[in-house]
Amino acid sequence: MPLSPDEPVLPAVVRPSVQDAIRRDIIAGVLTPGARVTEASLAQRYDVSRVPVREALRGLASEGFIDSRPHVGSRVAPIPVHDADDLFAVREALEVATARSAARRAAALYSGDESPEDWWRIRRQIAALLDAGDAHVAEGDLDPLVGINDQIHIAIAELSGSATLTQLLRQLSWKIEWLYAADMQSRGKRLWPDHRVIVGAIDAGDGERAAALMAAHVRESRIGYLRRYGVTRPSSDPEVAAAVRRQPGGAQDAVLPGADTVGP
Amino acid sequence: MPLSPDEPVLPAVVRPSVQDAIRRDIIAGVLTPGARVTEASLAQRYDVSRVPVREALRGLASEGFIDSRPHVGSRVAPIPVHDADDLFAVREALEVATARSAARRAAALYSGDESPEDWWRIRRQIAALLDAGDAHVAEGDLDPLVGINDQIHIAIAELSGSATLTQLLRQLSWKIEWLYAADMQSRGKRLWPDHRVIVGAIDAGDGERAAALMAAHVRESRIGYLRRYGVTRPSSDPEVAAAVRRQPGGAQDAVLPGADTVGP
DNA sequence: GTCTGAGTGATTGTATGCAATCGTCCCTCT
DNA sequence: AGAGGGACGATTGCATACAATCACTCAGAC
Repeated sequence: MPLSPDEPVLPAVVRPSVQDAIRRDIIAGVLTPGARVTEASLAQRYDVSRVPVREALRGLASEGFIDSRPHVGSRVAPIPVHDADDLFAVREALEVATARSAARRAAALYSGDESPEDWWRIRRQIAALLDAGDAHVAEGDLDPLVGINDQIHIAIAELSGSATLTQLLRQLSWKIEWLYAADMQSRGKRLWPDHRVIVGAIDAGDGERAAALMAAHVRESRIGYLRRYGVTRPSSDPEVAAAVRRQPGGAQDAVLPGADTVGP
Repeated sequence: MPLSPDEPVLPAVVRPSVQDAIRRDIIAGVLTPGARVTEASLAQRYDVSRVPVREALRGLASEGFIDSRPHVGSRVAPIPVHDADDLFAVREALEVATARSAARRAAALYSGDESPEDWWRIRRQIAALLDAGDAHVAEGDLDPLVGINDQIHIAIAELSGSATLTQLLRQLSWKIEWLYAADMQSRGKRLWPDHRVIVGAIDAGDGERAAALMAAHVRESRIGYLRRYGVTRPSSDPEVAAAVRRQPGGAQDAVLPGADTVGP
């Protein structure tokens, strides 16, 4: 987190940290769908008692990251790949609403009707995020843009002054982030074995085959990138453009295989 | 709850009941926005320890019904009256998605591709809800229709097979129910003093004034009803129809005054 | 008179302990 | 050999206990 210089300092409480940490691990794929998560193991892992872990798990269950059955235990929920399109549609409705409300509030602010104390803080935060994004673009370092992008959208929601919409959008963003990460992982998993095959073709001295394999490999990676981060205009290669158009959602149906225990 | 005859019986756990009970009290207006809710008082009220109450409060906070500050306490959140339109817009996007997915799943079912075990259970549930609604309509007892309506929409979401969308829709429905209830309450509050004035006019023997007051009173109630439950076609009275059209949202900006403690 | 400061009561955050429940293994019976 | 049943281990659900923090009050100084 590159900013928040003057956030109101809240007392140190463990539960939100635990909840965030578990959510991060789920989104990052450290905890894979279907993995059993026991309160005791998580408590040991984060060096706290079971109580904050319990509450964190409850929260994550209500966010949809954890499936929990009474007296049985909790597992990481399956990735909602089927809902990808729907989640995007709902997010669109949400973002339209927050943007409109934020603009209306800005207009009311300029006309002097109201001046909430949070407004300028969030506004400064957005400015900082924009600057940070520009800096990364200038350096050609595009990876952080995804996160910054999400943060800006959340900040706009906060600017709208609607806690309800902000809350919903935040939950939705986490889910979509999860989808992206899972897509990236499974894509990487699918692309990885190619390397050995390509090297094998090189070893065998089959130049044409190695070239064809490498071409397919790079092309799939390119299509995946375009699908993931969007395109301002269709790819110059008509075949790639068609492939990108073919599955706009980007997430396939595969669910990552889940280990049954939490690794130490 | 008039149905769910063959639901899978889950072991008795206190926390969900507590959470539902508190949410019900908030929506029903027993706990008004701004009211302080301490864990101890709620624990005493529902005769459980603080732990399930804590977890219920956490859940309600993530649902947006409770505002909680560390080491300070929890209060009932303000009613999101400003977000009414936005919430309806988001719900529309959600319901469109669930209906489409449910229909697609039905098509896949009929073509024999898959036959999930839950499908028929939920389908029977919807049938029962429709029958119950018809029965109430036949008896002219329209009050329960609001709840049945919500249940049908949730059931359709469950039919879509998407836990994510169902969860979001459920949260949104609770919020909208809250808005309706608050609107009804404040409307009732506004209409109530009329009675005394009308009776006063009657006592004074001012027939014309009593008639005019009663006409205004009944008319406002009628407009409120039409605004709340919608109209299939514009009201026959053009003036009423215009008034109904005037504020389609229905919820005004007033926030119910909150008592500072939970009554015994 | 107003402001600063410590003290106190109340409330939450976390830890630990115990009972209830579930899944599973193994034994027994058919 | 397969099915049914009982006991055990593991895990969660809840209650209680203690520590940490905050809001508020009241005394005292400027």
